[in-house]
Amino acid sequence: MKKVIRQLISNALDKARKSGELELSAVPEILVEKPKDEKFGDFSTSLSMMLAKSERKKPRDIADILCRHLKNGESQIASVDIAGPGFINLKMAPAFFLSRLVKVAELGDQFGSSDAGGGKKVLLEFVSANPTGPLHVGHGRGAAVGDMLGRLLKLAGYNVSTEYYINDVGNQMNTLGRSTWARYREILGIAEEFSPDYYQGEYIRDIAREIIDQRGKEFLDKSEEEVLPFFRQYSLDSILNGIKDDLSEFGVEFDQWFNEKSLYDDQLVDKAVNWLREKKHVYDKEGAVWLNSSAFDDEKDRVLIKQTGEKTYFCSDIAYHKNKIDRGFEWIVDLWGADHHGYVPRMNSVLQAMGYDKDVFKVMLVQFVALTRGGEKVSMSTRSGEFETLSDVVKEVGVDATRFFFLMRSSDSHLDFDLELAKKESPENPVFYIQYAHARICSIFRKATEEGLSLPAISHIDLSRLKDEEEFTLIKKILAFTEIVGKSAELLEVHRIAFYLHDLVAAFHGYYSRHRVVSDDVALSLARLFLMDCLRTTIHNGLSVMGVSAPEQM
RNA sequence: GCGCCUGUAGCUCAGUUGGAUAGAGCAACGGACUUCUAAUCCGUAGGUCGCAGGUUCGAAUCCUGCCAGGCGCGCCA
Repeated sequence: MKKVIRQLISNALDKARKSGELELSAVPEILVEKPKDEKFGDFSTSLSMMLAKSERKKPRDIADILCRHLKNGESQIASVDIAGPGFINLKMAPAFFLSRLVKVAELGDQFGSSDAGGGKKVLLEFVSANPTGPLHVGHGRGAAVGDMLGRLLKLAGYNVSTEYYINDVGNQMNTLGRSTWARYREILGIAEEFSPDYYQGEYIRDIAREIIDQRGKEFLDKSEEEVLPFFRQYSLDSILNGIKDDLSEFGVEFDQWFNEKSLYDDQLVDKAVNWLREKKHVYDKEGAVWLNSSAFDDEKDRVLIKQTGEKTYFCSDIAYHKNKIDRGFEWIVDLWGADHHGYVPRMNSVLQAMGYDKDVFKVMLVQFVALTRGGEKVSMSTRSGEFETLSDVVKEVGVDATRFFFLMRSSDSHLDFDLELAKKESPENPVFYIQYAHARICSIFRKATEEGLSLPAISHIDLSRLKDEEEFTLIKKILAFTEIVGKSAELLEVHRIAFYLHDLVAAFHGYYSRHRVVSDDVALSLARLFLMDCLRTTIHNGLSVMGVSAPEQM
């Protein structure tokens, strides 16, 4: 919508240039904004202030000239005012908004989409929780935010691919296998001390029981070396399948699952290290191999290959991110839990060492979730195994409320998640407020059908019957959706959509209580039904990008 | 000690990247159902934007220093 306004202003500039009133040797970017207060108009621009210097004219004089050309022969503009030092405030004609509203209905499910992203190839990596235990609520927030970001970026015209990185290499896999092996023996009657280094959760026992069900006691007499590969692999598969099930249940699907192991199988880790060595960013010291990350963002250099010859997690991460670039992605976005923020500078350093532009790589941190139940903190500790799993929360609260709660706050703000509140089907719970609006509109359409009214082709609807100020408030809010989506995608800020929807829906509820849509006046009813249809589409698409359902009845 | 995030109404949070009188929801109080869903609406009250300086026509927003909370500072993953 702002694009159209920019075009109008640009036309006015052309006219002013042709008439010789303005020189316009260099025209700055035309910034169009929405005034905070509606009484200033629908759009405003500070262009005349920006031009004042190069034109050597007073801002107000420039504004005068532009005003004249804006008004001249332009029926879409209702009025143009100059305010303050030289702000140009535009008020648009009703027809301007109505003609755009028609497009909302035409676009349907696609309303909100744009080419803001210009088809940029984005790799969005999120969750990537270690496959050593089930997902907890913290992962859940990352999953919800990442999944929504994926949808948002797609809608805003980015070519996005989502990926889960599986850390299936290293000591933790051995520890996992040993944990299951120990539980296996324990269940079969061999009492030994269960090491505090092992994974303590009850799910390890579940896996051990599965193995007993399927294979019986066949491993019991063998040595740990013999059985470990099996226990390691079985536990990994079992946990990973659980994670996949949990995510699927939560409405989160990935385009790719990427195994860390494949980096080693394909020699990519060695290649990446050698490549950086050739670039003089890798050196040997004290029997280890180091990256000179301190030459970039990092506070010190980091070890890639330990004295023991083992590679660090960081080392394969380098290969992984090089691989992302080699796959042709132009923007690499990682979503990490806030507890990993100390890792950001060294990863930034890696991409700089590789010689890539700073803004191809972006780490987005998702802050912690504090789970409460009726005001009381629910403890979370992976060690003790007493953590609240994502699956438990989803079972208790439902997918819609869980996702909405994860998505309604800025990601870099700590989240208080009250299970009791999320469960409530009452107005205190914001997700119901929005879903209810959708159901309410559907109910209006059911009523209309009862009265024998259904929406005809747009040519049979007289939209000029929409005259009420509240109706135009609604229309303007609907039309803002596409820009909100684009902005949220660009800034990677998912919470804007939840706030937008709440605001949109509040306007609807107010309208609903003061106006009847279906009345004896058939022409007016049809015009209002059309507006309601566009509103329903907007709410539906907004909830859809959040991965939250839009019920037709509640 | 160093680094990152946060600090805005009693509570939970927005605040369009420096703009016009700082906004929502919940909680509190008072109203509104003979009507398309009252899971709603309308109104009242609630503020030293953590504190102190600075930058300028203008600061919740930018800079500096403190204070408080969270998280992190491995040849772990």
